[in-house]
Amino acid sequence: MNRELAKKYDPKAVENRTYDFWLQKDYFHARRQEGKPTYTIVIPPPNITGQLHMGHAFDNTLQDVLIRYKRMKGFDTLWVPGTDHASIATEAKIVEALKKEGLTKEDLGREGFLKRAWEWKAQYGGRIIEQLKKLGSSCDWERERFTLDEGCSKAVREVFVNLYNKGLIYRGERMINWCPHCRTSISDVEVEYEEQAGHFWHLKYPFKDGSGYLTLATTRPETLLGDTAVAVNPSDERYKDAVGKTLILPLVHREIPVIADEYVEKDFGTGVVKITPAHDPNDFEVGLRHNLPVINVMTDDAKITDDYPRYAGMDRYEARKAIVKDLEEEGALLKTEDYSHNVGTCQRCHTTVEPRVSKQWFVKMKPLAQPAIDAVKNGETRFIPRRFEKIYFHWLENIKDWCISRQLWWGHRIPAWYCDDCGEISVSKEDITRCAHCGSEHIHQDEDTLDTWFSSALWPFSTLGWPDTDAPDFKHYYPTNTLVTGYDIIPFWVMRMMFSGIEHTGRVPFDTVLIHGLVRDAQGRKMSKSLGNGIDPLEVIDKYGADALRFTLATNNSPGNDMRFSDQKVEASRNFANKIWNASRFVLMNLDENEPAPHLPDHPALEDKWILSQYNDLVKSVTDSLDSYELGIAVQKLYDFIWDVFCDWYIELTKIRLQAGGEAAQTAKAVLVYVLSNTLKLLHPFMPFITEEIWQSLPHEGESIMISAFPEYDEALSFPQDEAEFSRIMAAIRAVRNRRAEMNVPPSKKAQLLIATSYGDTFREGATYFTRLAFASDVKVAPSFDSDGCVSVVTADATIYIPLDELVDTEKEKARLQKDKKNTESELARIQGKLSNQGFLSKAPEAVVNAEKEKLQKLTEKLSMIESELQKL
RNA sequence: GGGAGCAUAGCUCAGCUGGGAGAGCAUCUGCCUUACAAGCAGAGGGUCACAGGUUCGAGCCCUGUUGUUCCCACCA
Repeated sequence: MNRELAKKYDPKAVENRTYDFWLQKDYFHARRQEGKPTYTIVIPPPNITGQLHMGHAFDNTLQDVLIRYKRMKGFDTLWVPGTDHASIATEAKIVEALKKEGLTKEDLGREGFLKRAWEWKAQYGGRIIEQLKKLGSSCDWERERFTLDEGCSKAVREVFVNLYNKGLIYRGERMINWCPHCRTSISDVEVEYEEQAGHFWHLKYPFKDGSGYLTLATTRPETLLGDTAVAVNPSDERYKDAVGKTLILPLVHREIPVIADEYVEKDFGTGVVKITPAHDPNDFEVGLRHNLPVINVMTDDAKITDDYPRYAGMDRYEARKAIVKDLEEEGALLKTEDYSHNVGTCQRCHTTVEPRVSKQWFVKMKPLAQPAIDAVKNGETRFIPRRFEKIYFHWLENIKDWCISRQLWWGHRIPAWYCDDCGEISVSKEDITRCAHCGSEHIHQDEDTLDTWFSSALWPFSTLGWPDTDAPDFKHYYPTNTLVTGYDIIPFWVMRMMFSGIEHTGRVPFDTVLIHGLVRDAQGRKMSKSLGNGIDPLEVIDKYGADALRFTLATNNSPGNDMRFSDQKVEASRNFANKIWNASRFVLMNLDENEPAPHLPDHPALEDKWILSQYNDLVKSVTDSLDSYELGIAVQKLYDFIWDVFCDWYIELTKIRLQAGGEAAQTAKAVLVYVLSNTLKLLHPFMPFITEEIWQSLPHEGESIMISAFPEYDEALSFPQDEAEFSRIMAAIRAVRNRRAEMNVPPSKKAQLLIATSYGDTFREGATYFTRLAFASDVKVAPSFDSDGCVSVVTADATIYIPLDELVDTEKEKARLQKDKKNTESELARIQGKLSNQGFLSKAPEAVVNAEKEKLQKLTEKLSMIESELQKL
């Protein structure tokens, strides 16, 4: 037993050793125990491109708190870890790396590129896992998964084929968001809108018959090349005659019709809109309604196509300049205005997205969305806090079909084959060599891969062995219980897991979604690479310890709210860890070698019953808070109890008996060890390392705190009357300290205390407390005292005289007592007012009324004591 | 345009189903009291954004206003 603990807690000396110990004991491994309730969490898989950032640290701290708590509570717990292949992000990183070598991905070819990608995964995929371990995460590492591993790939194929066969996956030519930098389509949720300064160019489109022109405005003149109509509102009187006429498109000199469509707002601009079906989602819809041609004018990298030789090869913005200039020369430009508007950008690279008509694969969302809405409406899955359900509903109720194909190589290749002979598509769970329709061997697989989120959506069940519905883990641990994630991920992931789980397994994937906010910097800004204000969790761990970081993240916030992170906060947490460490040193120092595990004494002292009762309440409130996912409250209660109640009061109180020795000391030791070791258990989910380290040093049963039983509320430890009695003494001690501090009496100057009280027994029993905690040289208790030359302190239960004659200033004393009197009187008046209110007496709960009556009595007594003191002066 | 959050001590934030406002940090005072100066004992500091309402009673519930942040939609 190591009882020589260092004076300061050194996390570095503890954390790696402790984590290795847990690993070696295999405590994180889930064993599918029969007869135990299960509790399962699947990790939000971090990208293999990433490093652990503060958001991960936050998210995983919460998960680890929950999983450790449930494990100690006796659940068969499983926390599935893993990483995400992050197709677009990883591919971009590799392309970037290749560029430095002067290579493109085409140079390597698909196979060569994928080889590189897997090498990347091998190199970096493990890094973030190691970082999670530093945090103390108790994941079942034997079950670590990867979204592109064999099992996940099998699940992806299964889902794709099933949805295709049900008609819920289709291929079609639609308007999609195209990122010219990433050179792939992206889904609607991957578009981020940014306010950008731009221009409004007013253009003149002449009628073919020479009868004048229409004026319209555009923010994107370069798309004029693809205009196939001009539209006005059908009810717009100004343009009634124009509808049906033909215009000559400037520069291009193509003939285009004037059409009428409700989409056009009469009151905006001139009420005339140019229609470019190939490059604007609204225009595309208009085009469909009016059967307009779709003319694509741009290449994959947003350059003008060869169809327009004058602009061919220019990118969008060059072409814009050139076209504006040409329009001006042609006399078609009327004016240019400054204009600020929202522009869609790629979530990954922030390049302006080019809306584009393209042949892609889609998931039909409406039929999938409804059951996912219903599942939350009927409570099968609930969000914490509840308000995020509204966001979830809003997304699902307004959902459009999900574009799932990506023009990337790193990812799940779409399991569809095209027949060169019959032209049909064959979709298959296994790779095929023949067309399913005509049997031809002249087939080729779709070149595209699936959106990363397509595989993430299956994560809660693909990681448990699905599509094999007999897979032991799937049968035992699915559905999972709590999903912990940030509110920004709801549309990308939570929603998609929900409809996928319901559609493919027939059950919701989890019963609770615990939503947390973002970790911001000390100024409240989002941590980002470009701002350079990110704080590396590993550096924080290195400086302050993992427990301090975890504690900081678990406290200081409430569910769903953002939090600011600062070193100051971690310092406070570190100090708390040190406080626990030193309190434990004190306890250990008082224990003898090889002392048997203390058991609760038969005859606890008053202060023992007080601390046990307080501890017992703590068990209840910590348990209740954890059960309702109020982690911040649970941890705050622990902090208050350990620091204020246990350290500042109880430990100080035990010193009296410990110094006296004998039977009384044995009793104190037993209670100290009992309360400390059980409190450590309550704290363990939050601060696993330090609690394990101390627990191992204390007398204990079992081999680790992390597999010990979480304390239970015990009626036998509840001593409400002793608590009340002890609080009289506490109040008196505080009052004496307060008086002495006011008079600047140093602790070294001891003084006699004369306690005049009607609670003689209580104060006589507690007399020794005053010597230690209130600097008393001697304590006398009696119903009253002759108090000449004394300073007096009045509490609700006693008047205490301190013979500090030489320090007494009668005038100050008077003023002080007058102030105290005034306060007491006003408080009394308030209570009297309340108690003379008929409404209060008849409608307020009895307990509340009684409490007020009790207060009234106490204050009345106090007032008379103050008055008698005043008289003496 | 629609929706949501936030507004509480100088700063950062708690405050669960309504019953006399708390913490950490900062400030001030006194203490190296033999677990801890990463500490101990005290103190000061808040018309809980504003205006109404419900209630015996409102930081908490309702309505409105203001400020602020975020999400969604987007008029070309």
